[in-house]
Amino acid sequence: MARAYDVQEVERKWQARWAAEGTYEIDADDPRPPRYVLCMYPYPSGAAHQGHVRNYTFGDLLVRYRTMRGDAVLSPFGFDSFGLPAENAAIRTGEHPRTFTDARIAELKASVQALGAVYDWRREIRSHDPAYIRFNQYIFLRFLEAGLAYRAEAPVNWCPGCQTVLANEQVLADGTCERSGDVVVQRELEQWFFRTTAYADELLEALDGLEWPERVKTMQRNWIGRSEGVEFDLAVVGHDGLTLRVFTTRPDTSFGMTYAVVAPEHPLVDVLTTAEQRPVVDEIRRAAATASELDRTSGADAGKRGAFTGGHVVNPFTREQIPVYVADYVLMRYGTGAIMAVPAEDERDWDFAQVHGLPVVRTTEPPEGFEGGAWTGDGTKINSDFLDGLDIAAAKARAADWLQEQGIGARTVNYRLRDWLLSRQRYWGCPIPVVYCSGGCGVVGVPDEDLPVLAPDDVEFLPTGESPLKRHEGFRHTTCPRCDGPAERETDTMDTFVDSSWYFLRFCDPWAEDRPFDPVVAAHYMPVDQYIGGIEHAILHLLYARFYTKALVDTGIAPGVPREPFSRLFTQGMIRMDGKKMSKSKGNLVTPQRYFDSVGADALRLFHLFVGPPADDMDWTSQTDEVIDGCGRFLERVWRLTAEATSDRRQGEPVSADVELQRATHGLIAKVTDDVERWSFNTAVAACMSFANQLQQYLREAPDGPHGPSFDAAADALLLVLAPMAPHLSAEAWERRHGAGAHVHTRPWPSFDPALARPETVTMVVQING
RNA sequence: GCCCGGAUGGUGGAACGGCAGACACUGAGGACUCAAAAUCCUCUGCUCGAAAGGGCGUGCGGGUUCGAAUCCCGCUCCGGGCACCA
Repeated sequence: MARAYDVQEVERKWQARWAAEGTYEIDADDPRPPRYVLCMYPYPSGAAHQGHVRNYTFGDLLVRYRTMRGDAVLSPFGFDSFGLPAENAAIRTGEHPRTFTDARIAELKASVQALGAVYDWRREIRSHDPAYIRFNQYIFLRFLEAGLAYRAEAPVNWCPGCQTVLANEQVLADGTCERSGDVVVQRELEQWFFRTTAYADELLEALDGLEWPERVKTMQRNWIGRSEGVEFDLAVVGHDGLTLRVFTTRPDTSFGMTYAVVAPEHPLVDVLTTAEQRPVVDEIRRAAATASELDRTSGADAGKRGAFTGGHVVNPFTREQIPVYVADYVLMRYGTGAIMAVPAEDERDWDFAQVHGLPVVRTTEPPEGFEGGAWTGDGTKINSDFLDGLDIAAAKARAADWLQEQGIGARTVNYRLRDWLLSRQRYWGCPIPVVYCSGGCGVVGVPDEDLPVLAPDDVEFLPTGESPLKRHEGFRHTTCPRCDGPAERETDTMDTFVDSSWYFLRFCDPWAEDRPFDPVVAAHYMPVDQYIGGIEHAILHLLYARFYTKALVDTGIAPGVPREPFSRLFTQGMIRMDGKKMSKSKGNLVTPQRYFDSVGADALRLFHLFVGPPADDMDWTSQTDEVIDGCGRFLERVWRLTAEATSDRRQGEPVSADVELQRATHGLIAKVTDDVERWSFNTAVAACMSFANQLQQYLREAPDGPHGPSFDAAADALLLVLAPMAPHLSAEAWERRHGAGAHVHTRPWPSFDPALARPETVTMVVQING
């Protein structure tokens, strides 16, 4: 293809100039208003893929646009550089995770720079830098002191493939590991937790004030899963003073409680079980103990496996004795591990009652003609003594009051959200900075002045599943900071989601040496005005980062910093190929480099902007290359158009064709400004193409040649609005028009006259009879 | 099962309740050229028609409205999230 200009040469030139001039480096004393635009920092898996390109194209557009609008835009970049792939590579090849990771970072950084995305590289962060590790550990210790980090024995998700514990969030719905696909099993282990549940209410309520996609907010609400209800005691028949505590959100249905169910692990199972029922009950318990959560919750007979314990409790409302069952469908970890069963108003209870022949008493009048099983909708209370005639809401309140008056129950709130399990039995992560004193001091935090605790390099990477740290005697054996006696180091490392929970704060002040960041500086930039990333982080990362920011404020590390880190969130769509997500692991990557080498970065960027709405998923198809070529052709056309007619330009008063061009110019600025503000980048590009068509027609058809002032205004406006989208070409063409040293990216964003931006004539459509 | 989101030409997509299909890609024809590439110009929803012109069209069925791709009700299909959470 014959080239109008040397794309690669131009792109190299401007990338070098932006870096050399520090065009996008800003400091806290910058007089311009601060603005923080951030793309989620990437895991360095090697050269950039199209997902990165898409992400950074959007982010870079906003950085350059806001800069032209006169803001001091904080635009940092870093690498989420701890994680499993580097360690697995070490086990496979023997290469140390650090050298492996540094090489991947170099590749990714080079391709991000080749894209022409601009960052303040002075602020670069790598999670595995000792300076970052140090403050990661510093924060952990403050959380430990504040009771937000604690150690507990807990049933944990153990992935046999990864040989490590997984967070609840890392286990997929089908019970498999999100990374390896192995079936996750349950184990009891001593682990470190962050007390995320302490912030459950704030994490839920503060969502309302965030400009986030509604579906992300919904996902977080569901994940937190707040439900209001009551807990109350059921007297165990035959055991004076012994009670079984249940949780329900429907105390209004209590008169319909015809049996109770306890989880197989419930501590009262032994007491409740009679000799004659023991064999069946033991069988249920054995099955539950060995099966994974997956097995317990799926399969043909799933859900309705259970057995009568032989024991009874008293329904305090009816004063009747009801049987107690043990069943899989009640979970020990939620509520009290025991439920009151109301088959008439709960579908699971209904199903179970059908299988086990248990009685049904309706307490809510179903609508006329209702023929289903459980009725869970609204209606008038019946068969419920003092609740009769009330609606559900009133009956709930009345029943809760009654339980409180009787002294056997209280209103409570339950959450689906659990504390964040952060221990990982891996090497390539941030060491948890505590020691276990053999002398009796117990768990002791490493003193601040001894931070960072760094993992030693001389370890062996073996596929044993154990962390190499556990077998490194020099690392493991240490002295207790408190009594100087012998002690053992914690060998677990932190979940990498810890690293990504505060990096955006470190970016504000990455030079701080005595603390994670200066809170005054952080408060200057925070919150992030626009956060951009993939929808796959809708729950995990975004919830953890929100928790962390609040906890940092409350532990005195970040006083004055806003409690919500990301005021606006944009989640871009996924890139699919052949119906699958495009990813390295699926082996269907189309690397950006081949486009940098052919049509250039600007054309690829323009393609990603043009192809469709940024939030939508996009399919990479056989046609895609043609569209990318089309974007390249458009940019060459802009290059030729803006160079047009340097001599014998007509001066003086504009004629009607010139005025029409002027109107189109103002219309272009108005349209692109509006489109960029509302993230409608595809129509912004379309408007530029449309305008180029019109400009070309003007050059062809204008009487006596183009009118100098009108043409100049049009060409300049086109380059200015294209500058955030195709930064290299715009800069080069601008310099050609305005002389060496001229720089489009330091120009102010063009303004428009609203009166001129409207077309002069409108077609009036008259419709008759519809 | 529950909760979101989506469905518009051959393709990606556009359209504050007001000319459906902007802008592209593909395709067809033409100009330039010895020829090709590049570039430029014209056409390109389906359908009837030689043309002028007509009919039909935004997943399906209803409704509101002078007017619906857009709002409401009921479906179908596709994508995503959650899933014994009491």
